[in-house]
Parts: sequence; structure tokens; C-alpha cells
Amino acid sequence: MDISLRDTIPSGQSFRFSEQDGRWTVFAGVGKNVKSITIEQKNVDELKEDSFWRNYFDLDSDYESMKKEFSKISPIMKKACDYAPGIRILNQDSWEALCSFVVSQNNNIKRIMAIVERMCTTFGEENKAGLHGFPTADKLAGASEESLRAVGLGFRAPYIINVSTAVADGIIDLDYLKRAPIDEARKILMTVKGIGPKVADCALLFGCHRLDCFPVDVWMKKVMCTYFNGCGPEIFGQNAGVAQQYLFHWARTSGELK
DNA sequence: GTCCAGGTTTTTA
DNA sequence: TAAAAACATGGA
Repeated sequence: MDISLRDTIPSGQSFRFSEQDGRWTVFAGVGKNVKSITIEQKNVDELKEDSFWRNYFDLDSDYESMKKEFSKISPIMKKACDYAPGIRILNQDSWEALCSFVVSQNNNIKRIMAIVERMCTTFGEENKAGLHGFPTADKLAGASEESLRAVGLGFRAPYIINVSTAVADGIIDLDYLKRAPIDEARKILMTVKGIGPKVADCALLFGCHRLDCFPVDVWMKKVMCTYFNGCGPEIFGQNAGVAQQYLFHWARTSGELK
């Protein structure tokens, strides 16, 4: 089973992309390390040729066996896997993901994307190809609250300064979060004012590839309540975060959620 | 005008 | 402790 671009790129895990006539353009990376690619579904095999994008789209993980395990859990879980079997968890830059999910709180995906784009053009370095990278933590830590409000961050502006300062000062070590015990990792993130359990879990799942993290937003609350008897993520095992993404996508786009 | 958006913090009871 | 309100902004 190949990756599905349409079920993965705009599925609420990344925020820098556009689509026109089936051609997806994705931007990824911080500062001058930013890269972009334009790709169509029929050409996804080309992604395997490039080590960066091969890793970014997580093409070497075994999703077939994960889906097989998930499908045993319940009929709805199987339905979600069959509904969009080409979903993948992207390997985004950890800082970009963390910062983007601070932007995401009480916000909608379209507006998150617009704000992130303005953050990149305003605060992000431009590389030789003219692409703006995601702003570094150092840059945002030094920005004024006023200048952050000017790109539409609203009440999140001080939160962005808080998280940027924590990363810039090494209080949050993103590389450590990739290997720390999961409870400790969440706890470290949540010391920042503006990061709660949901944003912490999204940062860990989508930015640190911690597949055991299970972000619960309004959609997932409803799914767990309605179809899983209010159970927690334990029932999904070590790759719960992947199960979460299949359920989230199904709930949000199928129109079948009661 | 009201409600909502991949929430979190602050206030109130 | 737990529930409600406040927080910016723009689109439906």
C-alpha cells in the first residue's frame, strides 16, 4: 500500500503545503534548511529516491502490520484503517511541529496555515532558492509580542515567546524528547505556559515521532466516548498515535461519526 | 450577531 | 476539585 498524499498531507499534522490540480507542494524545515517538493499521487514512487523525503513521508515504516493489529481491536478501528489506508505519520522537524501546534490551539487548520506562513515570511530566513524556512526558536524568542500579534497570533503570542525561549535556552531539549520516557517528555513540554496535554502530545507524535503519543482533541473525545466506551489510549498499544491518526481522519472527513 | 476552530489559563463556585 | 469564562481572529 502506497502513501496517500491527500489523506496524509492535509490531515492536520503539518501546516506548510498547497495543492493545485492534484499537485501537492510541501515545505519543510527550519531556517536555511528548508526544502520543498512538488509531487503527484501517481508519482509517489519518486519520493523513495530522495533520502530526505523518504524519511519525511515515513516510507520505511511497516504500516501494514500496524493496521493489521489495529483492525483486530474493533469494527470501527478496522473501518478507519480501511477508509484511508494510505495515511502516514510525517517526520517533521521537531521545532517546527512543536511551535506549529502551539499556534493550533483553539484555531482552525486553514487559519493555522495562514499564520504559520506569515511567521515564515516575517521571521524565517530565506535560502538561496528564495524559500522561507520556519523561523528558528532564537529568532522568535527575540521577537516582540507586538510583532507576533501582527501576524495574527492573538493571545498565543506570549505562548510562542515562552516556548521559543525555552528551546533557545536549552530548557527544552528536543533531541532528548525523542528518547526520554514519554511521561517525562510530556511533563517537560507542559512546564511551558501555553502548552497543555494536547499540544504536548501533538508535538511528540508529529515532531518527535513518538508513536505512543495519543493526542485527544474534540474529535477524538467524541470518538472514544461513542465507539470505545470512554477507554483511554492503552487499548491501542505501542503505536496508539498512529491509530489515533486513522480515527481522527475518519471522524473528521467521512461524515459517519454519530 | 452568534458560533466555532486538532486548547490552555484564569477565574469562579 | 470542578466547571465556566476569557483569550484573538476570521470564516460560516
